[in-house]
Amino acid sequence: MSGTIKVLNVAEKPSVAKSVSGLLSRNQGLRVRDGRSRYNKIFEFNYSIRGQPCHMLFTSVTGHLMELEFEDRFRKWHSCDPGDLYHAPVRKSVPEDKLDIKRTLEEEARRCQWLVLWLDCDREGENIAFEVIEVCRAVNRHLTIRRARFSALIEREIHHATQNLIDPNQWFSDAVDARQEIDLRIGASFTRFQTMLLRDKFVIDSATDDRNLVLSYGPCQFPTLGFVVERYWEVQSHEPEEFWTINCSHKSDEGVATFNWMRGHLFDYTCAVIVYEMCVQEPNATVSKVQHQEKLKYPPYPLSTIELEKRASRYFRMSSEHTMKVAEDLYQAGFISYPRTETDSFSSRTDLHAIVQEQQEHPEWGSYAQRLLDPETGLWRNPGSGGHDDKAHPPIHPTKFSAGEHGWSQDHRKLYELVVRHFLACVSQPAVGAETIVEIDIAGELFSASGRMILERNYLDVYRYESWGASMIPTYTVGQQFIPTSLTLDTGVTRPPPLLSEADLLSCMDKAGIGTDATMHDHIKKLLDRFYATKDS
DNA sequence: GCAAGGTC
Repeated sequence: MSGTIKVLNVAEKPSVAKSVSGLLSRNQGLRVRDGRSRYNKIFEFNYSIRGQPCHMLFTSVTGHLMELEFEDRFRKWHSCDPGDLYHAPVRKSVPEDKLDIKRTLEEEARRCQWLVLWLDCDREGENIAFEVIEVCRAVNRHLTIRRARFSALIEREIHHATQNLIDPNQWFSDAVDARQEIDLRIGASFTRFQTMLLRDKFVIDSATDDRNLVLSYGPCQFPTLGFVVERYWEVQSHEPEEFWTINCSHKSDEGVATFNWMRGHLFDYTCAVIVYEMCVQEPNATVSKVQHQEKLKYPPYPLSTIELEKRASRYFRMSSEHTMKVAEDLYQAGFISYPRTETDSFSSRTDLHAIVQEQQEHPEWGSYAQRLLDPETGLWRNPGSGGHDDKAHPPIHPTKFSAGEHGWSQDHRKLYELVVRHFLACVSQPAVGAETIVEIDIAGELFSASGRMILERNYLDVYRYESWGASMIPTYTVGQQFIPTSLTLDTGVTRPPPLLSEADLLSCMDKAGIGTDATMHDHIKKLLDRFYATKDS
């Protein structure tokens, strides 16, 4: 008969160690104690894995435990030719600021028989798992090593993962080792090379000491800069072109309708004049089509990291880097869920009503939350799905009510408000509009005008960042004839596209797969820090 | 003085 065995469990971050411990122990007999590191607590409880009684110790790392570096003699910039960095020896080791976590792992691993790895189920997580294995095995050769595979912090799934442990996957981890080595060698060698070659070729118009100027290169920052430059070139090379268009308006007792030429515009002046003359000679307009249709404007999908960054940039002009810093504060204080997530759909197990209920007392959006919960209003709608799921975190949503805290800056308030309003919008009905499109025929040329009436605002009532304009046009019937109030030949000039906005840049990076949701803002900030690009108001 | 990834 085997007695109780001691199992060391390690998660990628403190929050996961805490939730998994809570779920497995059902908060019965759960104890917490400090480890060597301030943030990484150790949870203890009893559990049974496939009939085997276990004393569980549950702690965490904070992301990667180790870093890849060149050996000392290659660290100084002038110690070698940059080209030597492609074959200079590298080694992986635990940096100074992670030594306390390493010590905790060593101390606990010595006393345990099993090591169970609870790192995120992605490549980086697999690699961190092997870092933890290396540290623990060095002090305890006899450890039995297993991996928990889980994709959500839900009781049923966590129990299942514990009862069905698997082997860690060396191949996934090796892929990350290769990525790290390639990034380091290319980044370091090319940064040194081009900095030493080119630093005197630039005059940086800035108060900063340009002796510290570094012309870095990296496989994320460089393509990111590429998007900015590409757009800049497009703007520079734009040659304005003149075009002509025919505009028509009609004023009646009910108001004014503005009709747009369905050809859009012509670049050939002669053609435009000929068509215009035809219309002027025979200006009688006949209504050829009247179309009424109901249009829905849908609320946004549940909030992912990239969407949060894009919207904070558009609505508040907040940089993505600052947004993530503020979001991290709100997360740490328990007001919003984990802010680094690709997921934009809620699991059917999430208690969405409970999240709305919490917000009922808020002076500004509380009454909207109450309307949502009242079935009579019919305002509730199960949220849509954006089609992404990182299988680790839910979309960003409020986790605790607040009407504003003392330590909060304006930006903390704005971001919390955005997360709450976005969530309330997600579970609301779309806005409903009645659109009318009227087409007329003047001398064989077609023109159209449209109007919109808002029938129900629904989610727009809470999501004040979006608007849907209403415009009235007079009533027309098919076959009706009238003489336009004005019929003009107007000219315009093509304009270059605007410079890239931060929200556009995030979209470009997202589409091209540059960086991860947790690092995109870093790459953008790097371009600014390096004076590669600047941001205007 | 260098990369990008993880997270606090």
